[in-house]
Amino acid sequence: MAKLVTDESKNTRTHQEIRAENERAILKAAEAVFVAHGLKGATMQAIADLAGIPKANVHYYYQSKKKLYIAVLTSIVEDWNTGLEDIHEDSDPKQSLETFIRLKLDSAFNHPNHHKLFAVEVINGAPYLHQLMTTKMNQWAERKSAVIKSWYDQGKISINDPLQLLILIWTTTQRYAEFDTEILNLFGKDAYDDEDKKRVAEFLIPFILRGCGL
Amino acid sequence: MAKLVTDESKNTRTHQEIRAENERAILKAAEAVFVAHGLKGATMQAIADLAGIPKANVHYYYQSKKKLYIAVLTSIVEDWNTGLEDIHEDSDPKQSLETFIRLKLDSAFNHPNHHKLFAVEVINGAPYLHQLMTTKMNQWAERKSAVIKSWYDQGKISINDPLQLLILIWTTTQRYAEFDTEILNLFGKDAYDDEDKKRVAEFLIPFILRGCGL
DNA sequence: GTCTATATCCGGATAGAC
DNA sequence: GTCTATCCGGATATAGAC
Repeated sequence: MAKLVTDESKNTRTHQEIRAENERAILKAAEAVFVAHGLKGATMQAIADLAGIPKANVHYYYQSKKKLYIAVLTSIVEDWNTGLEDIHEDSDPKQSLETFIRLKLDSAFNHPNHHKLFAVEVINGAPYLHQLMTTKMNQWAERKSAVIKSWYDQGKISINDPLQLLILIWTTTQRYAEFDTEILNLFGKDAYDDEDKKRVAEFLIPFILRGCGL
Repeated sequence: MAKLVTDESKNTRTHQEIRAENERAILKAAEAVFVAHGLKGATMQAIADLAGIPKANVHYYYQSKKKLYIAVLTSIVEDWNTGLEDIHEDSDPKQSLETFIRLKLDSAFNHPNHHKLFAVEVINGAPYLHQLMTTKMNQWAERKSAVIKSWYDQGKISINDPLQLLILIWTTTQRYAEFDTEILNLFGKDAYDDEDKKRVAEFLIPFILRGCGL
């Protein structure tokens, strides 16, 4: 009896684990294939092959290519608006901004595919993202803008257009992910090494702080 | 006799005009459809419809979708590396950079589709652009880097990583084209008006100049 | 849950009449 | 040069055996 229960729960657990594992593998593979070929250009076969799973099973887990695509987007966007979380009117702008920039750079260097997928989606007019996150992002930007604005009012910073500062920081950091091919080419490298990452941070942070009059 | 010649040349000219006109219409339509749906996602039917031309005729002028895509890319890349043309060791950095930024912003606001197409192409690893322009771009960047470096050596500017400065200027200006949907959303607008363009320039130029220590 | 075989559709490209 | 009708490959999605 006890044995039976143990077996059952073990089977169930194994089952769930297999499912979770397969879903993870598919999502990861899909991410890469979507980045490389776009939504239409990606084939379920290529995704299945890369995940090491039969094509039919990919359809079993995610019913259609569109649903799979949206699942990928969703998983990416979840940790999107992190950073700059705990800043207030009385935070130190210099410290806050530096932390934020470092966070964004880490994200760019660690998950280039996420940023690429996101960028292409936005460039194409964000047909799938729009309902998913536009309002959330607007609210986030507005809250942060308000804080930066208050810094300005206190004379802590010489930027009175916070929105554009946010855009600039997003852009300059994410670019190292989106355009990695091109930038690595200019750097004469095959991949970013620690030196490169350090070099980027050491250029970008003082530059932006100076731009802010800090 | 004179009449005949006139007629002939008139016919010929009309013919050529029709061809030129059709090619232009197709290129323009293709640009829009490729931007909205990507290379694979774009259909020849959609391009033909937008151009107001039967699908078979699109194939008549450009034999395949790939050739059409490359034609579009080529037409875009031609005026790409303009700007910052006439700068030398003894130019004024402040003046040169401001001019360059304004040029890039004009380009971004006037030809957003060009920048979007270019960006997607680069994000996807630039499969078609690479042979077309990588070396040209590297050489351009290297020449300009040398000039900026000489400004640094003369103490005119406090940037000693010229490549990253160039990347930053490219990025921050082009972004207003690539992400126009998102940015307009943040601005609460449907399209950039002259106010917006002015606002962007008046944020970006002083910011970057301050960043350069100018 | 897994996987093979297949139905079904869509889109690029062409043939051939005008 | 223009346009209709059609071919055909390739990809999504599913049916159904295991």
